[in-house]
Amino acid sequence: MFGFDGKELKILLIERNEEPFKDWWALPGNIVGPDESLDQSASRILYELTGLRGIFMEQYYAFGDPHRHPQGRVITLAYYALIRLGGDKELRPISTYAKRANWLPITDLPKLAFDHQKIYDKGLEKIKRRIKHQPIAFELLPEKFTLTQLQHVYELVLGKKLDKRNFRKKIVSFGVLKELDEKQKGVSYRAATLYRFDKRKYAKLFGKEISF
Amino acid sequence: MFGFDGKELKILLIERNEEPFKDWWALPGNIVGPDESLDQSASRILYELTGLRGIFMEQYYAFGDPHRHPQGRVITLAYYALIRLGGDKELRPISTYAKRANWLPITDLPKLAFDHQKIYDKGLEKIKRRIKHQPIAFELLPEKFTLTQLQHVYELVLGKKLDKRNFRKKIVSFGVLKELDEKQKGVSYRAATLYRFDKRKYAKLFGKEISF
DNA sequence: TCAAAAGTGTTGCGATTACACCCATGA
DNA sequence: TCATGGGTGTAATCGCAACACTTTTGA
Repeated sequence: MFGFDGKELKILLIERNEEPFKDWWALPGNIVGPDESLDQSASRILYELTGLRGIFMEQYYAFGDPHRHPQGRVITLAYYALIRLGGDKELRPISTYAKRANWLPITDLPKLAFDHQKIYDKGLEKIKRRIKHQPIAFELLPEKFTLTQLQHVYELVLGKKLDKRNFRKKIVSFGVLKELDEKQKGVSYRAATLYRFDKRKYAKLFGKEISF
Repeated sequence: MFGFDGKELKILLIERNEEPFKDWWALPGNIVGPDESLDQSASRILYELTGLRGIFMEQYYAFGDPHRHPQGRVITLAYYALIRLGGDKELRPISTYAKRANWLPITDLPKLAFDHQKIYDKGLEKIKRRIKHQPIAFELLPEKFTLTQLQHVYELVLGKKLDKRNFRKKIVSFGVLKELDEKQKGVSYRAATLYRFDKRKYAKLFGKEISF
């Protein structure tokens, strides 16, 4: 679960309460129910941990080394999720099977239990590729956002600085943003125009390649 | 399993011998062994069906709808494989659990059992994306090949015609092909120069984006 | 000599990059 | 009035697409 709070990209980690890897940080996960699809299962597990529904998720890889769990065979079907943090609704876990859960910035992650570092790496890699061709950045932003915020998301995910003017020209040229009549509020500098992602216009582009 | 025989792109299908979907064509598959990694399992299953080892394979998606198999829960971890067909070594199945297995051209596929059409579609889609950025086309060709053969592979996978001059310019400009001193033999027209994929040069490009 | 595919360059256009200054706002 | 980020245009370069004819070979 990747979250963006307006400043940093973070992931949700849980501190394990049991052996093996007791007291280590780990990626959240759980067991697929007997009557769930994999997508449903991922949504349920996310919901139990955050209280959130309707979150964007995508399956990206299955990890199945026979020795990845010391106590027996576990195959993990990995999903990433993209979440707007720090908005109106705060996260309220429905259940936790761990000591605690914490959003930690990806720039400063602890050692992870099992092969979770590998799972995380592959997930981030997937998002990097996806964000260049699919409008997933908006999943990390509030419904109304400024172009600078959007650029910030791209920079954090891709791990590099982008040119402001070129970014704006390009992203606007895709024609999937709707400029609002509204301005940013509560900032002590010139207020930026707010934009909204226009799903209709995006749907019309279907089949065409967007490339960043 | 995608195969290329110099003319067509084909996939290996098996004709089922058991209910459900008796007599239907299905994608080959089998059960992950208790002590295998997923990659090992995929390689083994391919080997049992074709007698081939060292084939390029990549995992691409997990299918887990609870009702996809009428008799109980089955989660399929899908891999695609890329195979050069009709070369020196003929395929000799080590075992078959089906009536028969056949390479059928993807332009004319029968109805497939279970949700295998979906699995196939997603696999082809993955290959289409991959071939634009990774040198996987060479897995479908003999070690020495002509540029026209290479172009042919791209056209079949992408499902569209490409311009000969532009294709050659671009593919040569990547600098991952080694031009050999050898020419095609046994053709009744001007013999084409043979090329080889140069893994070393490709390794040096690492990190750089190739884009088709 | 015919058929079949090999091989080869140029031009126009659109996209991408690099780059710097003034503007609006609240503190 | 100062600090902070908002907002804007142009020129040079690069990459991509479109396009047709000559060459080689074996039958």
